[in-house]
Amino acid sequence: MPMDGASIDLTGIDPAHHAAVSRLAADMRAGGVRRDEPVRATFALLGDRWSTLILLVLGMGVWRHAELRRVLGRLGAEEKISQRVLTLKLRALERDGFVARAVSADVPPKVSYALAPLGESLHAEAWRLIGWVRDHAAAIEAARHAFDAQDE
Amino acid sequence: MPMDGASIDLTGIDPAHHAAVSRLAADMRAGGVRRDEPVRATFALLGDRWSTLILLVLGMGVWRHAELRRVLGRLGAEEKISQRVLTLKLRALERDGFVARAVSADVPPKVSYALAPLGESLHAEAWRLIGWVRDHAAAIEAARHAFDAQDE
DNA sequence: CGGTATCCTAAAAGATACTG
DNA sequence: CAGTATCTTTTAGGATACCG
Repeated sequence: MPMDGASIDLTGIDPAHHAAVSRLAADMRAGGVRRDEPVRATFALLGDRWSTLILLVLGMGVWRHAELRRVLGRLGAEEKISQRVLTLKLRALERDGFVARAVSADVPPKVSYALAPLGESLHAEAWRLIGWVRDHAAAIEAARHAFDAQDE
Repeated sequence: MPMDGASIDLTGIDPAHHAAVSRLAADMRAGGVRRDEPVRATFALLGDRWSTLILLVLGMGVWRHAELRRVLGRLGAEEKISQRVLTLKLRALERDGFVARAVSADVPPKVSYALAPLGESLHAEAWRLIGWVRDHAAAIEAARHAFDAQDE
């Protein structure tokens, strides 16, 4: 499988995007790339085990803390999120303007969470990613088996 | 800021998407949600510090291992990725069909990495996410300041 | 130069118990 | 029920050294 710069498959990448990418690539190779804030920010935002998942579920309506915790536990991975961590993540998401938190006047007070407008917007992106994986799950599975079968 | 089910801002969410989300939400609340494979798979795939970033850079061409490491170090966060981890992540991405690895016949052999077709496709999604964050960085920043300023 | 083996640390997350 | 305070565990990732 010979590889050279000219042989890259750019299927599905639109030209404007490709141009932007190429420019950045050139900068990178030249060593002149400044720490690109959006890139770093993106991964600081979503680089943990739960944040995107929380955003995803909150995108489905208004949730009480406990209810949200139960659902995340079922969705997430094998594990459940701990009460502490859920509170932590919600705080962080609220701080960044993604999540809205409302406390009722009841005794004991009821606390509800939903997406703030900024969160709604990001939610669409997250959902797209889920869609992509759903659509390509079979291909990924196949690649995995092929890789495991023979030693390259 | 009162919140009830009817008041959610669904700006920018298309109706079909919204319907799908609502159905899933209903399942969730009913407790009947099976562990939704695509969702979990997505986060297993991209839920770490480097994979998406690696995908992003690989989308810009063909890279040697060392060169890739340098660039990632500049882009990533403050830190550089260790040689071990880069190899680990590249292996995993190769296994899933995202990355192609080529070894030349030279002595010593040169190893090059690029995106496989499946990776090209995912790359577009990753890039979109970067774009989203770039476009909303100011809003996030503002929310953060507002949150920090007064104690809610 | 790319890869691997070892060891080690730091950060994230879990468990538990307690408060209003 | 939501939140917080401790304490402990896990583990992903870093440092280092060595091999082909």
